[in-house]
Amino acid sequence: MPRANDTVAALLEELADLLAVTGGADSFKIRAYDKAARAIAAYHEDISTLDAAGIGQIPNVGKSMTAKVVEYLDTGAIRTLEELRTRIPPGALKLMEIPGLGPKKAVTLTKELDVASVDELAAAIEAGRLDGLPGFGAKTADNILHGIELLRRNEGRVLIDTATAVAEEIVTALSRVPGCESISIAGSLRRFRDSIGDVDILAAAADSAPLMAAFKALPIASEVIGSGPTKTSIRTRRGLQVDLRVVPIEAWGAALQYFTGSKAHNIRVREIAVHAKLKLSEYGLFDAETGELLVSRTEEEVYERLGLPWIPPTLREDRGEIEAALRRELPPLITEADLRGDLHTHTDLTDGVSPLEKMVAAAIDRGLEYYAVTDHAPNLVMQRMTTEKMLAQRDLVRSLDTGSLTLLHGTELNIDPIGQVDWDGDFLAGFDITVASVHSHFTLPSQEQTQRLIRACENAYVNIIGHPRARMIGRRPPIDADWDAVFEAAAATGTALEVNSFPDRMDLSDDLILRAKRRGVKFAIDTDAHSTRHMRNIRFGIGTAQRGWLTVDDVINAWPLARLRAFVGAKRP
DNA sequence: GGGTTGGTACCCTGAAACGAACGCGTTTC
Repeated sequence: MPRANDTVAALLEELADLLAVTGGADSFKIRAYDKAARAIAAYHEDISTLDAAGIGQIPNVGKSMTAKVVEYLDTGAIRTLEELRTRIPPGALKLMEIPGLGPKKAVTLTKELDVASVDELAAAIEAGRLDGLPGFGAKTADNILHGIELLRRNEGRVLIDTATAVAEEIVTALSRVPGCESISIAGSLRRFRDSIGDVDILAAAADSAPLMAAFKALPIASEVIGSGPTKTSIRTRRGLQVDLRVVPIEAWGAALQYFTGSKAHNIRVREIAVHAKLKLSEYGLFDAETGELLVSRTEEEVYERLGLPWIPPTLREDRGEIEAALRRELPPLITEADLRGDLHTHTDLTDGVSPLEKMVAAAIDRGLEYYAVTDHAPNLVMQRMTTEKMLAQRDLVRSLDTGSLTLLHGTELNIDPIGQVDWDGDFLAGFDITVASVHSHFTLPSQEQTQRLIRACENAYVNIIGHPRARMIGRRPPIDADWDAVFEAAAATGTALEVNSFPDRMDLSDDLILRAKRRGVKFAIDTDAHSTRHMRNIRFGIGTAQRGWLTVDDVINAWPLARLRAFVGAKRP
């Protein structure tokens, strides 16, 4: 089951959205709901284990919020929310999911055009029904259609953390079913793709019936799409399809290999089998002539019989891994255990929700050797950072006794449209390390975007370019730039590029990591954590880095601190 | 609505980009 924290946070967010739509609340009240939702989602304790006093301890959760949380825990619903839902035009919230469409326009559209879904709105615009509607010109119509296209491109796909949570819940539940001999996540989720269309789960049992029955009876299953002895598909309440396949344990390896994919990788592996007069299927590796089963028990056996070492799932995309495997030159991929530090994190001094001490304690729990605090710099005005606050934080960072963990004081700078950052060199020299990121001007022409990133790389005090593509999966496309030119500048100047682990960023993406690595770029795999809860996201960054073939030598925060300091020092005058 | 400060009053991202409309509302970071 999802944590009650996540459920309640979603309800409070919905409340905030509904308040925005009705216009029945001032902006501060709306923001109060948003802030409370974020704080509850990020809170380290499970709220269902807390009493009212405990819930009231959560930052930004006061009397009114506590009452609503308690009401939900007691009754499973929040009356205020239920009432609001009945007063809002149906579909208005759905329309707000379109990037570029806020509460005001969404309400106007539902009322004036009588549309209740994204599809109906698209049809209405195509039919010219927007013409003459005050506040909606030709350009707005275009923008809405473009937003709808963005939304549809990601339709049916979910972020990797959502898919992971669903998959792990199901694996845990089914592994307890009597007769379940083995169970694993397969498919694109096992390969750590950055968005997931459906979840594939493979189990082994002599009799599949109990597993299939348990799967269909899961609380998370809102619809059974199809069901048979080898495969059952369900849909979750949120519309995510989950497929369960059950095979005999003897076929486990062949089946896991087959259902992990990718399709392109499997085609290449099968070609190798055919050339060797073998036949590979989800049931095993067979002699093509006699039909005799050769191996099928483990993935390692299957690959080995084909003359290949076991290939990590994150590499299985037919991007050269077969050739590398044949040459026995698969890269020693970086793992979470290799990371010695995190170089991009926030605290509640800016938009984080956990205080410095809590973040540091969580870093120690992760077993890190060093940890950079990189709160936002002043030019991102909404964060209300000042030079004085930054210096005060530095004093605090320097004064904390953290045992074996070395704290680094850093900042996340803002790259302005021409590539400048918040402070001059004299002040920047006081930081141990800096990240610089694009937070605005996402639609500049490619040439300007390229120049701005190159200029940021050329800054002697910029060590890491944070989330370089600045995309938000499903909400904002990546910025347009000549990436090869950026990679050359990063490599030449000794500037690392970030692999941001946040599930909606996953930035750089695997394809660009591969390209950048070929040009000699170094990387930093960071959480960008705004809460202690976000530390776990590092696994998604690691998965992405593996998909980009990264090894310890490529990743500056997998290096000993002395080597990292030398990397920073080499760039400075 | 939450939080701080002072004991009830006050503050809380602010600004840029964009487009529709010509001074302004909406959306986004």
